[in-house]
Amino acid sequence: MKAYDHKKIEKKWQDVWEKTEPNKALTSSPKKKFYPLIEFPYPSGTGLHVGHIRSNTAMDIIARKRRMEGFNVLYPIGWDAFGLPTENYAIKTGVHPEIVTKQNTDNFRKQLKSLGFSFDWSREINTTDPKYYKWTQWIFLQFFKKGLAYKAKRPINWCLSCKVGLADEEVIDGHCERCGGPTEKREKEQWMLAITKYAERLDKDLDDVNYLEKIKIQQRNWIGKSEGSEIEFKIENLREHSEHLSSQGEETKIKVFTTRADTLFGVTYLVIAPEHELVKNLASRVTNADEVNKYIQAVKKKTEIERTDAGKEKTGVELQGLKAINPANGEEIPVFIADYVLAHYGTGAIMAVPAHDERDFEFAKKFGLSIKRVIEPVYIGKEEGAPKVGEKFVKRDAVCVVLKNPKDDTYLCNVWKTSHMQGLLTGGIEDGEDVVEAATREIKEESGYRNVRFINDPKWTVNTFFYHQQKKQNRWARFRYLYFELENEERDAVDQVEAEKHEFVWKKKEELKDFFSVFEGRFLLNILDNPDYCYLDLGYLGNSGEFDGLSSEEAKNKITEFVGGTIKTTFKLRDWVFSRQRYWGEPIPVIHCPKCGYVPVPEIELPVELPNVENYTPTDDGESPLSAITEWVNVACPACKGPAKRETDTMPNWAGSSWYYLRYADPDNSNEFASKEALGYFTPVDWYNGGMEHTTLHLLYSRFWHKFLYDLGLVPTAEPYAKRTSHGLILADDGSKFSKSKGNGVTPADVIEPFGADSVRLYEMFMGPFDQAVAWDSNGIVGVRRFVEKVWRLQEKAGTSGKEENKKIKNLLHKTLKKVSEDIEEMKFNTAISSMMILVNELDRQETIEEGIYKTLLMMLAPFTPHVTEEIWQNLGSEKSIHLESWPAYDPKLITEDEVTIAVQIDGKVRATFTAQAGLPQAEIQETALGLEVVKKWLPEGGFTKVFYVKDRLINFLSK
RNA sequence: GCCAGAGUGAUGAAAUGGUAAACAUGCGCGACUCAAAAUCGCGUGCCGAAAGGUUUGUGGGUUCAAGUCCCACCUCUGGCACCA
Repeated sequence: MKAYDHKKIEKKWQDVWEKTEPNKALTSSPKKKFYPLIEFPYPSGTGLHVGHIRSNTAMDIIARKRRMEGFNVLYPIGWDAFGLPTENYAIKTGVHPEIVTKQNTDNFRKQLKSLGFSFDWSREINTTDPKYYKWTQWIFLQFFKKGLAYKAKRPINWCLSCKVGLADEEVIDGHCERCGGPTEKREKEQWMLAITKYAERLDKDLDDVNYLEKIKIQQRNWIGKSEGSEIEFKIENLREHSEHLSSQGEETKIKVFTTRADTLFGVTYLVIAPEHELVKNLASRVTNADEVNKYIQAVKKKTEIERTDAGKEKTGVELQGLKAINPANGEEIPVFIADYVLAHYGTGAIMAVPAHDERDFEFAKKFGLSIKRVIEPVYIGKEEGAPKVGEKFVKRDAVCVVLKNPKDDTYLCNVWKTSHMQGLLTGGIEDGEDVVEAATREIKEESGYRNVRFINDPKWTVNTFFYHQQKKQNRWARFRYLYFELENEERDAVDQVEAEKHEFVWKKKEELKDFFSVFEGRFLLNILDNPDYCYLDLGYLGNSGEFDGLSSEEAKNKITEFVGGTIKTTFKLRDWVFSRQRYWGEPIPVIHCPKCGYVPVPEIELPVELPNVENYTPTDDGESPLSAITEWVNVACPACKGPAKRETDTMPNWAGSSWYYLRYADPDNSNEFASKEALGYFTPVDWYNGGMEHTTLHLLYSRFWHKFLYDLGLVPTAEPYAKRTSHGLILADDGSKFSKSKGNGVTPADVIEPFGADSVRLYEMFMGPFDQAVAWDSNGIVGVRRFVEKVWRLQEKAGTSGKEENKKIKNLLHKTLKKVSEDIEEMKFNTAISSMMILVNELDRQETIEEGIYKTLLMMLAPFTPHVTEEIWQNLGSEKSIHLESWPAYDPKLITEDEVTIAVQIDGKVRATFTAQAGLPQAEIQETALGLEVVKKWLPEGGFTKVFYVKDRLINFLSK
């Protein structure tokens, strides 16, 4: 037998596959389709990353398994090739980005092919190909025609040293991604896409897709749906002031958004964002206009870093001469502008409730504004519902009693449980006392028990329970929960309570379930009087007129109705800034005519191709380099034929990737982005794997585009991806992220060369759980390489005919088959591989191996290591490719064990094990177990009180 | 601060509530060899000569039985962050 020569074998089969194109998906096929997708790579100059290999291999294994299962699989590949690094390279070297892109994609293609991925190369796409971006532009025009693409003045990030407009993603902590210099916000007209119009559906439709839960959660957080109320406040001039300005006595209204309409009676001032339009109107009516304008200017000057600094103090200015009227109670309250209120969220103005909102609280403390408490943690208006002194109640499975402290009229709860008792320390610790002493004293005083004694065991003494940490502002009181034991006669009493406890738990659990929260609320009342305390949770209303006693939830609706407000849903999601003042992107196909406004380029003229420029650097005024090409910019208006100018902004690199999965269905279509038939057959994507870093941008953007196309009747499904999973990052061997500057990366070629693509693929699947980050460890690859060699060497033992059936091996084979089949579906590749290793180790110990068994092993291994399995397959004399074989099914009859190991436990400790025939009844197992010497030793006289038997697994005897 | 996830040998890691550490790396010993590599075999959580004890971030709880379930705390990673 020849030695395993991975270079020769891999080259050989890659050449064969290049010619035979075995992975071409058929556009029409009677077979069921399967569409797995990876995020198409950005062809960077540094080449393929080991991270690409990890996610590509995972989906490759799934794609290959599906083919063997009889599916018509579309596993496509392409290039997301617009983007900054290529453009920056062009700026530096003057080489056209198109040429750079060509070089990079050639390099990537070669590297991907060297790993044996089963991509359908005939459908390769490239976002920078005019034939492709024609349709990106076309889709943009559909947005434009529906009014979902619009121009608006928006602040953009401006790098002071590069003199370049940057996207949000290109700014890291207020600094330019390229040069590291500081950035600031500048106002600029930008193209926007109205993704917020789809916010509701983007949120709701997550219910219908099979995404990993954490992906759904992140998307939901990003969309930030929140339900609340909009309420109007009248703004009036102060009396003495309005006499002065009699003509300006008109009434203005400020609309605020709040999720806590229940706190309306606690509003003690209003705040408007400094950028709010209303501020300009009001400015003429205030008596301190100078001060106000100064503040507004100061806010504008702040950089992004200063404004978002977490720990910074609140600032603001009162609009003097004005008062707002609280619609709930008619009170006059002051109006402020402050930059802690965001102009773009809600209505840009808030009602401030310092007693129940931390930010308002902080602001009110600083400016000496009044703080009015209107939410109580417990309903204290009437007696029913509130716990009475001495009353018992149940929290989870413990019994509590409300006690009264005569000293300060506070409440105390004791919890009885088994033989010890837990209590809340309410009175604090006196000088010189330790916690235990203080608790002992308190429990004695409060409970009336005389013989309270703490168990003198570090395990039992002080335990934190109700331990609201002292926060920065020293806002929370601190409690400790203690365990202690009672002396004899009192323990009897406790035991009685214990008995009652079970009764409570089982009989009254339902009716008593809220009781503890009520108690907890009572307790909190004590610290509410603390001037440094701010209560944020829901509760019951007080100080709120006719609404007193209502729960927060009820009150939200009732109060909103009472003041004529409306229930409203808001989202954190903002419209998508869609222009870049850059060269290397899709030109936005719009013409600006002085007469007709923005006119779309007629569809027949698409694509609007990128013209050649001399210099790729953005201009000094932040315009795209395209703006310098006058012959390209100046065109006739498509509508009036008058002189007009092309839009010189380009699209962000998210544009081409928002719909690429649709193009794969029909990549060469020049009449439409993809035919209805092709889309109807292939979409939606069945399984999309990608990085978590794209959850809130790419994934959300492409769902938005897809829904828009769906509304136009152009795609058959409401969601683009039926299933989404994510892979973990590959970290450098020191656990840090790979980075070019550190030079701690691993170049794929460096490991493929010595170990082979099959081993590299296998290693990346074996190195750890697929969804977790793992550090690269070049030593680890040695193990899988040895495994591959072992599989190779088994050829020698295989094929011996006339061997008697080895039942044990068959059993192991089918168990492995089951495990591998199931693990692949759950992306548990590491355990799938380990189970194959176990099988191979066992086979290696055999003198000879049945060929059928060896072949089955090769088939289940084929998706992982396509080259070596194909080579062995051929060596065994098969004409047909192993990848065209059917995925082997396991036989459920063959995976049952006939012999099992029974563990014998005594009091839960394993004392012995023995093998027995599977499926024996308890009596027989018990007899065998009791006959063991070791068991006799641990169970003298064979005495045991109870026995537990888990079939075919263990038997547990309880002594005593 | 909020949301999510994770803490297990020297290392990457396994483990439907049922014998913790499978599989792999590393290390030690042995076989083969003039020798080395490769390969194969044995061993390898900790304490202990052994019997045995002990071990899954910490402290409790539930259970015949907890890495796994419940409560509290600590630490780390990722995301969001003045979102009213």
